[in-house]
Amino acid sequence: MDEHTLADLLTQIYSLLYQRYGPQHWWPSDSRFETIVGAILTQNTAWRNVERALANLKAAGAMSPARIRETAQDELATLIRPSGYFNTKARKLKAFADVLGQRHHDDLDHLFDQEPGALRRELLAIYGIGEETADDIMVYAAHLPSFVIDSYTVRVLARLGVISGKQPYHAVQALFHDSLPPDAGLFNEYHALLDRHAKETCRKLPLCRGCCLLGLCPTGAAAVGLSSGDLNE
DNA sequence: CTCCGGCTAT
DNA sequence: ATAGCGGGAG
Repeated sequence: MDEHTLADLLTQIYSLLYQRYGPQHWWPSDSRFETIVGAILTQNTAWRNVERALANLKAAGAMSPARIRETAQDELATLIRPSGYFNTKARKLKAFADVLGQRHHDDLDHLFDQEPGALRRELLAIYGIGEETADDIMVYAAHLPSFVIDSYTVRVLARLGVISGKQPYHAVQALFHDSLPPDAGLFNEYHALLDRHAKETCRKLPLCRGCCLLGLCPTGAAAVGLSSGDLNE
């Protein structure tokens, strides 16, 4: 079964990843607000460390926009310390809580109830929210079909020869948007699967042996072909 | 030692 | 284009 279109290829990749790893259950949280907090705290940070910070916020009763506004920034920083960049991230959480309060009366439905393009632009204008975090919020909190591109996505697609690895964020995102149905559930699962695959198999030093995408991957084929020159195991 | 579910300021 | 932010785990 060889692929003729990018859409076929991306669909095939999704299918193989899903068969290999199954549903990833993203984004783990008790509320949409917590998802947004997590999206900010996980910037360039291992999720494990974010979980501690989230637990601290909940234990302190600070997992709400009002409480985040009321809590002094340095106290907030102390609570989220395990997630790293705590001073910067405390400021980011306050920036989001301020916007949500002043413009949307702390109502996420109100924030999300606008054209997706307008929502994304509003998010991007908030201190601490860049393209990836904005799309995390779009997909995992607002349940809108905006594909999340991260370094893992780029690494996997680059190894597969789909992209060069030097395109801007929006260009990579366009590949998915132009090839897949605009389904938030699909985008949710696809991104999570790429993440899982990059962490577990398509790592910085790839473990090509046993990779479910080996048949589609020039990098992997070369690695295995070089019999013992191997890209690991 | 590196790496993590990035973004801002220079 | 690059420095700075930062704790935690392998």
